[in-house]
Amino acid sequence: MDQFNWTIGKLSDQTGVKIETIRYYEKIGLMPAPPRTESGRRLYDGALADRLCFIRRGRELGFSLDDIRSLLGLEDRIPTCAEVFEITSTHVEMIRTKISDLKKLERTLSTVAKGCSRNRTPDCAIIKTLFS
Amino acid sequence: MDQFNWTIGKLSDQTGVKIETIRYYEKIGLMPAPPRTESGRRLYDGALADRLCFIRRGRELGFSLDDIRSLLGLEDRIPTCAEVFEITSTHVEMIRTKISDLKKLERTLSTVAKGCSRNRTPDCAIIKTLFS
DNA sequence: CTTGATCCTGTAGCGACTACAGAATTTACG
DNA sequence: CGTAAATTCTGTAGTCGCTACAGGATCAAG
Repeated sequence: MDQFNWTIGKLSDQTGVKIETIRYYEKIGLMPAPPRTESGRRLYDGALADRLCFIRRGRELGFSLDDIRSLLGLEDRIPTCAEVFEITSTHVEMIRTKISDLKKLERTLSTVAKGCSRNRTPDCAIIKTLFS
Repeated sequence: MDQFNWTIGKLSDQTGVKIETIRYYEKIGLMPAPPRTESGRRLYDGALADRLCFIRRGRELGFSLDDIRSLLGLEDRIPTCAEVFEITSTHVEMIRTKISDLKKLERTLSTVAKGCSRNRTPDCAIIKTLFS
């Protein structure tokens, strides 16, 4: 079962990662160049599928491809557990900052929108706020 | 005071929008092409400064440049108040969705990170989660 | 044997800028 | 007045993480 007998299409179906994206990951070095058939088609095995899932999960959790590169140990060496924790907590910190920024935005925009009369004139309180 | 006597640098300082960004806004049609000096340097007046501030405020509130284009009435016609409200509330909805997505992420990542021993081995619970 | 599905490479596009290079001009200082 | 530094100009390429082609080759099913 760990033989190279999946085409890129099957790998894509299995993992939910689009074909173009898989090729893109190969191009930027996140996925290794797999063996090919005589005619040049890529062939994948279970280990490569696992790796692709890892990348997908990382992306779902909002890690950048550079983060994932580090987590995979592609930079210089395999990261220690402490280093992994560091990457993760920096990322969580970024997410928290983003959440609080967006909350501020939401509050401001909700307030601004409340002043709007929603009629058919171009005389709009929202526009006025943006201009002042 | 509404004469064209600000250079792009002064406009940039006044509004906090970088010079390159101002030129970019002109290129994509968000800012009109201003008059120039004999030697070809751009000259701005108060109205153009107001417009640039409008764009900056819109960006600060997270509107896309396309949203701002509509709000400015550059598409086909000047939007009614109701249309402005529509753009704004769609935007608020997007922000709320983003916030809830990020909160989910944060919860997941925090949980994942708790399992980490933070030591010097590469045997990491976070990595294991990403692989499973 | 043909048709349609899949695959290949390579390039260009998205959004919203940012960062140069290399030239011209303007301003400030001595 | 001369020169050096600051500012501006155009144009192009890079960022991130893909996505969407074009144009061709190959494979599988009926």
